[in-house]
Amino acid sequence: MATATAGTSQRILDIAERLVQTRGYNGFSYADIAEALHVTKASLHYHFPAKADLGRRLIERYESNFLEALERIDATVRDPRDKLRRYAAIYGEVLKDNRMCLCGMLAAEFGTLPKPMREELRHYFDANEAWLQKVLEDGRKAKSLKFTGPAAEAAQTLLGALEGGMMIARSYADPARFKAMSEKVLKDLGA
Amino acid sequence: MATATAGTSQRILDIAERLVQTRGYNGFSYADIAEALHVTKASLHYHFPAKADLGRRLIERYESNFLEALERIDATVRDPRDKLRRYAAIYGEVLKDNRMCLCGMLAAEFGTLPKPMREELRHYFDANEAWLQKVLEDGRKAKSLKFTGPAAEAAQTLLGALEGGMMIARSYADPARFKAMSEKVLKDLGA
DNA sequence: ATGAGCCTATTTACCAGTAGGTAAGTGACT
DNA sequence: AGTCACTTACCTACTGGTAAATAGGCTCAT
Repeated sequence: MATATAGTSQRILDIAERLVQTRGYNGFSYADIAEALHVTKASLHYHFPAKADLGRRLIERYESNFLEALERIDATVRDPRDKLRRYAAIYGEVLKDNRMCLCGMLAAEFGTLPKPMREELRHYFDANEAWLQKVLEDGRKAKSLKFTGPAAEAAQTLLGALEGGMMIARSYADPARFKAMSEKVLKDLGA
Repeated sequence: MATATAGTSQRILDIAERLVQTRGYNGFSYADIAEALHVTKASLHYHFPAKADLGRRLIERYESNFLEALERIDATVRDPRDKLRRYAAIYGEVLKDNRMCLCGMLAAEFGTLPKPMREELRHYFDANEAWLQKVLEDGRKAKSLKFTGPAAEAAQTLLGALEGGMMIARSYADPARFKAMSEKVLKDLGA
């Protein structure tokens, strides 16, 4: 069957990603993926021996895609205010088909996650905060953004606000709710 | 054996509450509670026939306790800035023994929750936002708090920021992280 | 005061369904 | 001949849930 394996692995990850984002890591099973993909459970174990392996790869891929998106922002936008708007827009897009940020979802389930997933998860948040911190510092220097205290703290606060806003908006199936709050947060930063 | 049933039900709720706050609704089972309480699973079903009943009561009790705490704040504190500080302090306390806000946790799992729990959950957030909105409006009138846009929006933003900040801080097992972000958010509001 | 009947809380003993996971085999391409 | 992708056929542990039995305390007519 040639090397459709790369393709299959990706499709497994696609389905698993959607399941985690909508139902959480403890809210889906291999059987759910098998059904959606029209294969047997055993076939999934060929690609990802244990659920923890699948979970780990899920975070790795998500972070990698996310960082690419941030690089595209850096490559196409100069104004720090616009960068923040683009950043928030990514979250807004995720929410549109009623998904939660993969890593925000996993953060809630942190207490039940296998250790490799925990570490990968922290790495995702660290990378996000580092990017935000730099944008915030650049914006402050250029006097286009304003905020109190250290940029690192502002970055953590912004990330927390977006993740939390997303989570609550999802309970109301109301992306507008998230949009309003994210725009307010950006406006208060000067964007 | 008298009516120790009220006592037993409360103890079941206490243990289940801790389990949901640390592991999530899909991350614990009746067997976990039975073990912690040294009774059989069947005994739990006597008090809460289905897991959904237990979940629903859990939210009801949590909200009721929370609203009582808010009433105590209203009864003892006058300055809106102090009210917000007390409000944030509640979240900080919850986080101390590595717990997530019960309802923030359930919001993440929203997609898998039975309908009665979903409705109860939204009610909790509505009540929180209503209280915050009033405090913010009072503070703005008294010129002790300042924020842009409608108070309702500021309330939603504040709630989202605290829930999200809590969730991420838990991934680092670092309450100080939450403290820093919540103090920053309050300071930016003038508190 | 006492025993019959009732209520409450709990246990024992189940059940069907699902969880994650494995071993051995099959068929196709290289 | 070997490897890759996959299936068939299992396994054990655990899930939420139920029916029936048991034990103690309460009430009330005799």
